[in-house]
Amino acid sequence: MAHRTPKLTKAQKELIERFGVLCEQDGPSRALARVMALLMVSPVVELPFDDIGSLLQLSKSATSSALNQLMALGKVEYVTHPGEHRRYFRIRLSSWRTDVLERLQGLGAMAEACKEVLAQRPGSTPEFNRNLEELTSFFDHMHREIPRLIAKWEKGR
Amino acid sequence: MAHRTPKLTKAQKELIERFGVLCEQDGPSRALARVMALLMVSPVVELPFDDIGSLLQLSKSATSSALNQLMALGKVEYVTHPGEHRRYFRIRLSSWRTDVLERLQGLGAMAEACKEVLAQRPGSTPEFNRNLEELTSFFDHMHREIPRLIAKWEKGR
DNA sequence: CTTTTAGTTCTGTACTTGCAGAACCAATGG
DNA sequence: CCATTGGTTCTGCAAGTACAGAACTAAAAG
Repeated sequence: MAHRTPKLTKAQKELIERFGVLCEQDGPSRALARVMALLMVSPVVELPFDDIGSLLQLSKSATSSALNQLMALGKVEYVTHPGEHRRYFRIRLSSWRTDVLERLQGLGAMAEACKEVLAQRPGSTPEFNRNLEELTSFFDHMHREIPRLIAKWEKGR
Repeated sequence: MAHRTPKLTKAQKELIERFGVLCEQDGPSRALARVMALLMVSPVVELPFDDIGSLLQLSKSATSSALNQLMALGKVEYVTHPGEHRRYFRIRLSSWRTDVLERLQGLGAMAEACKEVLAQRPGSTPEFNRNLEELTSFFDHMHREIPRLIAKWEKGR
């Protein structure tokens, strides 16, 4: 099963860049984001180290650390093929779902912190306290309801 | 109406630091996050420039740029008092809600981008395409349903 | 007009990050 | 055994940020 480096069209390259920028918005740096984008767009879904580096014009060190960081984040995994030494990297689409979930876990932490702040606030600022209570209840509500939303989606398929 | 710089207890100072770290998680830098935290925790809800700087031990330049950035982000606003020159800064709790909303607007963008990727994928990777469709539908679902969730919360109060 | 108040802006520095390039290393092939 | 493949790790530099400190400014007070 010989591997051939995929050729990317102009449109695909451009899509990779745009998707990369989008990913970059929520955290990972340029190189990481572009690696993810490549693994989304490439017609071949499993790419070896060299192809990733050369298609994105990254040095070996950049490629290596990008892939390792992405694996540490659970964004990317690799597979091997019988009789072949090297690894083939591919994106873990499933991680997006758990990511969103974790992100919303953060809302819970925010709610807790707000409660703590509320607990020690003086009564001398009733309007502020009311607003803060409202906000806290908002965080709480979202944090409680979103798992249901996900469950609903899972049932719908 | 003379202003007195509020005294903060040890517990409050510590709470400010912890809340600051929490805020820091989702974007703004140390100084910004601590200013927000201070404006949450301080028993006096409106603080002038100097108090913010001195309570947090920030230089004037750091205080100035922090406040300006926070105002640009809509996180903080100021009010003035009749016969007083200086501004009193306070946190805009309401911005949190719109923030969460915007964040989830991002899910919509992600869904769109995924659709674009899907549209140009070859049929030769059916499993990947299926997973990507599933993910896209997840983003779409969340993006559609979350406004309802908010509406539901608003009705419940 | 001079001084004070309430900030802003500018300059410089220390720290952090993102990568390239080269050296390095471990496993396989000849 | 030596060479090649498939990476990793180590410098090192370029760029970006986060501030402190000092100089500056506009408005009000004296």
